[in-house]
Amino acid sequence: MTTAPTIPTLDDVARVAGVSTATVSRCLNEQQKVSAKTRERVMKTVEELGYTPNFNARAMAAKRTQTIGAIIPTMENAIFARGLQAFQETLHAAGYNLLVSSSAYQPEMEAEQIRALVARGADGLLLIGSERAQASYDFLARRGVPAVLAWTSTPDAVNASVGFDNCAAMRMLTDRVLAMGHSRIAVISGIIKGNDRAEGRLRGIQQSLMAHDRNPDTMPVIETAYEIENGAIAFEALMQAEPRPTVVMCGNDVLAAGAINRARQLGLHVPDDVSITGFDDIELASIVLPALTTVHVPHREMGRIAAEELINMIEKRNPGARRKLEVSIVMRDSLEGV
Amino acid sequence: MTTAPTIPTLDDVARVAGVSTATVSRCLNEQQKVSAKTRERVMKTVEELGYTPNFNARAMAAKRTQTIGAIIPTMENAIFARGLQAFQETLHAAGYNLLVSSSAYQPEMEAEQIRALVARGADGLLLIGSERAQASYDFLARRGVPAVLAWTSTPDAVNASVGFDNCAAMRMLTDRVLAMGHSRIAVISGIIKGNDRAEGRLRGIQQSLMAHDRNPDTMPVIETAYEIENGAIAFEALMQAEPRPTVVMCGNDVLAAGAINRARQLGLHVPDDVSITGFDDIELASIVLPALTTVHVPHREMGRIAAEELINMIEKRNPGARRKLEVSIVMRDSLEGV
DNA sequence: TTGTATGCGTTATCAT
DNA sequence: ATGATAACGCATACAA
Repeated sequence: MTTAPTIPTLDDVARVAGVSTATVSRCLNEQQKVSAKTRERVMKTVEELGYTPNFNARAMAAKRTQTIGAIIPTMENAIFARGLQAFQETLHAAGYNLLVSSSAYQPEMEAEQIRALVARGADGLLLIGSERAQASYDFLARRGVPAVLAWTSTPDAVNASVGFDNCAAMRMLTDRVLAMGHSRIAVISGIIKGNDRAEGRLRGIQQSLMAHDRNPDTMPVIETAYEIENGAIAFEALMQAEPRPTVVMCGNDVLAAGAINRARQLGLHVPDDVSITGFDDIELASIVLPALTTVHVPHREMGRIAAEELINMIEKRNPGARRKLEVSIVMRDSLEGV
Repeated sequence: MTTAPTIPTLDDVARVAGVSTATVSRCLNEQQKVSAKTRERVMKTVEELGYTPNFNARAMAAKRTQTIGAIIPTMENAIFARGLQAFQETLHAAGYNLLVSSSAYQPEMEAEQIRALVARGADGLLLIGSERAQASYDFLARRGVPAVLAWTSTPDAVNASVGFDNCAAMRMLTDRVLAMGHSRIAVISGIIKGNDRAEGRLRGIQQSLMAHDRNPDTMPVIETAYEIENGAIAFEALMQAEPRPTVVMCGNDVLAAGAINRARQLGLHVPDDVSITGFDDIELASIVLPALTTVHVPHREMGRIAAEELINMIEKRNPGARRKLEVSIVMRDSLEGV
């Protein structure tokens, strides 16, 4: 004979402890509003019965969930992991929980997940980048759910954001590359559609070229999804050109790692035969050989600030600011002068 | 003048469409039980009002959430990312959503998250490994929430599981290492307490040694958290021994990557001066130089099967099986004979 | 300090 | 095919 699994409720606790449900609720939420003696008794029965508050019921009654939702493009590479970790640590310290979902870089899926997280009662949202359907912003505004946009800097947007200027960062790196005497730049970019970070990075290269009286239109560019193997394939394709590029600038470190690997397979020496640059400065950048010259992004700081900003918006009901972080160039071995 | 954000409910839709809430609910959930004409009218008002069902209310009334929870030790490295991706794809295809949280390898935090996910109404749980407090298993049993244990094989456990025999896998690799003539094995292991995978892997090495009439007790072992830098530090420490180890076997690829990097910094050539092995066969394993000899784990398959198993347990109410997967040794350049 | 009573937005049962 | 209504488990305004 097995007894049917009986899930204890507030009522059960109240009955056993000989108090009202309100008192039990107060013991759990506002301890100071109940006498030490009854609190002790109540907590003991909570323990005995193995009572766990039903989250959904609590959310309905309180209209708050202490839950933040985050939608990132992917968990499959480390770009967002570190920032998200800091984000979640900061939230946790403030008594919030984090719900993460990934959109696989698909805008429709992101839109769907925004609705799902709001439907679950998320008090606020962390989104990556600024490029999405206006309908999503309208939806959030209508529901009164604050959101902060990370990994991007959007001077023109009305939303709170924490990030950096992808375009300026890549322009800075390109300036360095040009100053080192490189004449033929080729680019492996992430998919630009729906991704303002990728777009900004490519634009940065183009701007630098124009500022140096070079024509950006003749520059070879391959657009491909952020995966190592894609970086390798694109690199090999770019290397068919005659004359060869002197440097291949990549939209992120993952693509650059693929490029470096393929270079070795092709018998090309980096940086003597060709230089390669990345973006993000994830751990991978210092593991590949030669180590990657890249743009360092303060991921953890970004996550922390995003959390602080979001909590402020939720609790103080303020509109949220646009916080811009500084990035820096990390010179390693994959780039040298010609 | 801004109008207060009015969140449309089922009632609102019902009123505007001129039907009862029951009918609206049926339109959303059991379309066949409502006439085509009213359905059309209802769906139109749903659209117009921008109605989204309240998840928490739905969960309370229906006592099902179509949500699965997963608790992984970390998102910071790629070990679990790929398996989780496949897990979630399979779930999605079956109409389930996935909630992920990470325990940072802390047992108490995992216990807390189990309660949190169950409190949120998760229909089932994915957990990593089998080593946790009995109280957690009791809790799940009492609540009637099915769980499948992944990344582990637990012949003695009563729980459903999908995984491989960590011990046997490492024993197999060690057999290979010994057959290649290695005489002095050193080990960089993950933290063993609370981690049956790490424990099994170390035990596998010891078993192989004993089977070859070697004394496992004299083997140098450093236990450290699964981070690249820790692998580097441990490697350097192990290399102080006189005579030096001929091979350093690592508990996973991340530790091995750190070891390989430090070897280069120390001016040691891998594998001529010392061999290094990993475990998991994540992408990193083929990126480091020399590429890593390691144990290939079918992460995606594991995720997919775990999802199938869990859905079965939920929908068919069957107890769940123990599925064991095969692993294989991947010979690359970081290991050679002496 | 404690208790009573209402409402949160659904689903599901039972009528009609 | 559709409607009325009772749960679901909790927080909270209001009373005592």
